[in-house]
Amino acid sequence: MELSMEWEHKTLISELTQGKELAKQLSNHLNPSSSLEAHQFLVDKILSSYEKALSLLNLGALVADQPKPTIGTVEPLHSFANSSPRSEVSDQDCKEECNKDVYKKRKIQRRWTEQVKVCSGTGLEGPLDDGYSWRKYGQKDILGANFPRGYYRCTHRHSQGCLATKQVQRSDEDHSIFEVTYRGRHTCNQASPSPVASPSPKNDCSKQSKYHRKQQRQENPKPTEEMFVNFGSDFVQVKNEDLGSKDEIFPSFSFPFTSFGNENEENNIFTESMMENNFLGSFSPTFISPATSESNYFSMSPCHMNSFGIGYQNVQTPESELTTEILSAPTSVTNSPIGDFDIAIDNVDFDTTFPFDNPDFFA
DNA sequence: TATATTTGACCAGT
DNA sequence: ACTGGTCAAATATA
Repeated sequence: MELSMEWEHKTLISELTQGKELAKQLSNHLNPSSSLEAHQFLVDKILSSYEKALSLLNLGALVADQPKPTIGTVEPLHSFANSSPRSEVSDQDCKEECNKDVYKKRKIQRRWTEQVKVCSGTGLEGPLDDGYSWRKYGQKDILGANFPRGYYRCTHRHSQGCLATKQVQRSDEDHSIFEVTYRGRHTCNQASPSPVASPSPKNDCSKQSKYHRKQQRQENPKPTEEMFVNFGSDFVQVKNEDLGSKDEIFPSFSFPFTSFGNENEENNIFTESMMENNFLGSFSPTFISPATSESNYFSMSPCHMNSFGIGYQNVQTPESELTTEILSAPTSVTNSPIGDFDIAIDNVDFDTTFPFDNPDFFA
């Protein structure tokens, strides 16, 4: 799909450009007055950028295995110009081919899980809202599970060919926990995530909110995940379940829900532009503090965070699941689809005491 | 009328 | 044969 390819291209350029800019910054910091931490951080950032750029270049084979959407076409990094045009395939063949791709997708698509705890009594009930616009396309009773599993795909699957899907499974042990498994990245051009606390009328997810209200009006809603929407005081656990690669360990992590309640980005430590520069890519999970009841440390468009999806399959967690502790999060706000974070965090470590609030550093 | 959900059927993997 | 994931027709809702 053009969007995917365009994104890869842009990301590649972005990484290389960032590497160049960081090298410049490092050059400017090469004086005795500059801290060693700043030097090391810049070096790490530069290395990270180039590693990711190289990862993208090496992605060809993986991308080629990406599922072809039922609607639209997928154009991997390398050309398939020599292959037979799809128009020569009969409808039946096409359907079979597409179905094969669908099942093939299950094995190769990167996948990660969030364990979302929903505290009852918050008065906030309804469907899970992670900022994206999802459309339910199926529900299955899972063997050994007391609750059915809901299958969701991006609302823009057809309009924009976005292949992101998620599964929502209510935990048997703790009914207040929902295991949300995300697959694929969003290639759609959704607006900023719908802040549950303060929804934006321009948001693409407004339709979703409409249906949330519908659910909330039900007198006896089914005891499924649909009953819950806002995580008044919740936490989320992220497990990287990517099965695609065995190269490098990719740490999973947990952190509390933070919110988009305050849409004034000036009040946020991280601005969207910083995110666009993959600033988060250098964060150690330990930097993420649970004590964020006021500050919105992570206020960004999921479309940006998400931009590091499939492109980094080669740096994903191996099959073994990495589980992190669940952090309590007495935040007063809700969250972004942080499942995308796992791909943004690489193995670059740095001193968490680094002065991020130094405005000069990000100049 | 458009768009979402529901749900039985279908398919591939094991 | 069983199971999980997806499709698509039927249905619901604004």
